[in-house]
Amino acid sequence: MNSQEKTPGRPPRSILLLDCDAFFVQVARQVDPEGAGRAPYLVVGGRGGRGVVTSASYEARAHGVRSGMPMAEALRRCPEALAVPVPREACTGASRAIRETLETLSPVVEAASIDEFYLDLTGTERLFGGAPLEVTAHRIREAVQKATGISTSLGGGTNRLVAKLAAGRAKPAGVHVVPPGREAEFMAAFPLGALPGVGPAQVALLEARGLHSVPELLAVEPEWLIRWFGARRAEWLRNRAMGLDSTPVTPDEDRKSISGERTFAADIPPGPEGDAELEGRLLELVGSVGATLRRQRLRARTITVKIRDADFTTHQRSRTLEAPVESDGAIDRTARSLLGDLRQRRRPTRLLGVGVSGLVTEDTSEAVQLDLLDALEGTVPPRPEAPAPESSRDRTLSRLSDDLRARFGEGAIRPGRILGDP
DNA sequence: TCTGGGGTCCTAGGACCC
DNA sequence: TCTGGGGTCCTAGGACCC
Repeated sequence: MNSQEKTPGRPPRSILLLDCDAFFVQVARQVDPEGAGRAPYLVVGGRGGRGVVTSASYEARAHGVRSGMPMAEALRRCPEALAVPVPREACTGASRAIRETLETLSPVVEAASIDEFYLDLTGTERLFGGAPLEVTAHRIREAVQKATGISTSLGGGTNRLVAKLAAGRAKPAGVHVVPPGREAEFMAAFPLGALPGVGPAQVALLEARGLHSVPELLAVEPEWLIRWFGARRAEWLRNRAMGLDSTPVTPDEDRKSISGERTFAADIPPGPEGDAELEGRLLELVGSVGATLRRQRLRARTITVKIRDADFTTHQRSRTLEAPVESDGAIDRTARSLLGDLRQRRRPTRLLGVGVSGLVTEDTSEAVQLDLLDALEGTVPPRPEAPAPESSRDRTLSRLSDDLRARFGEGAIRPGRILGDP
């Protein structure tokens, strides 16, 4: 598992994590310098009744505002704060610009999220004039600041885990590098809940055993950990606590799923009117997911519908089709059938979501289409309850509406079922 | 303090096949 | 059939991250 660090002869890796300081806040200020740019107390997130904070300025954080907090609570804690929505497109653009800058400086760049990037600089010392990792990190920080105007913090170490925790130590606008061999010492200061991958549920289990900090965990006999948490989890926990992590930094992999979801301003009650309303919302979500799917030249085999009840319990139903699909029509038919299944429970609905997974590229999916033809010809009988497969009319309709939207804007076509569709 | 929206990964059970 | 075991796919739920 952790052979990387232990293998003799292999030099320690040089890993950096670049993390943007209050990313959404910085971008909101760039987008609106006169308004958001002048508000020290700034909160970015969903406004309206049920929104939460996506990011808060450091000044607002000093008043106890945290991301994930309901917006109403944030404004109670910091009444003088200005609340603005997330500038989605500007954030995507800023993220892309940061990545492009990093790619000129590091051979391997992995985007861990919209505002976090891992760099593996192992073996590149000569490129940076033999400078220590810490000096290189400062140079990268300045380069990103200059190219994009975004302030970042960098953590460094011999692996991703240590780099990540070090970046937290570096914030804001700083650099913190843990030298090789000092990982265990560095880790000793952290509570277990600070370890990436240890969330509230794990913390509760650990605290039930009296374990709160890294040294406390390491003092426990490994056999006990195995008995309590199972072999896999126990080994994972001990490695984390010791600051060991052999996960490589890899350039970005393909997307595995695409989804969209919506929390309603008011819960949608059970009954025919609510069902009709939900089907309308479903079609909107299908439209946006479908458009993303086609823009990326992908098709999907599995459709998932998710519902959150008024009491916040969440249920999902999914179905995997014989052949991958790309059209709103085919996705919507399956999604509607799944939604009908979920609505059997007859509870008020707070949230509705649609996702597609089992993604394949258009060309890979042609082979599967041939299988479908076999199925239709009777070699393999299709499941009787399966919705009609995607027709060429479905595809043409979706590509046509993509075209119209591209030319005349998002409002050019309203989601609605076409006459004659089931 | 009533809790967004976009993802990834893991687990566990059942179906199905050899 | 008093019936084993492993591999793979699918589904539902949950933990976690930003």
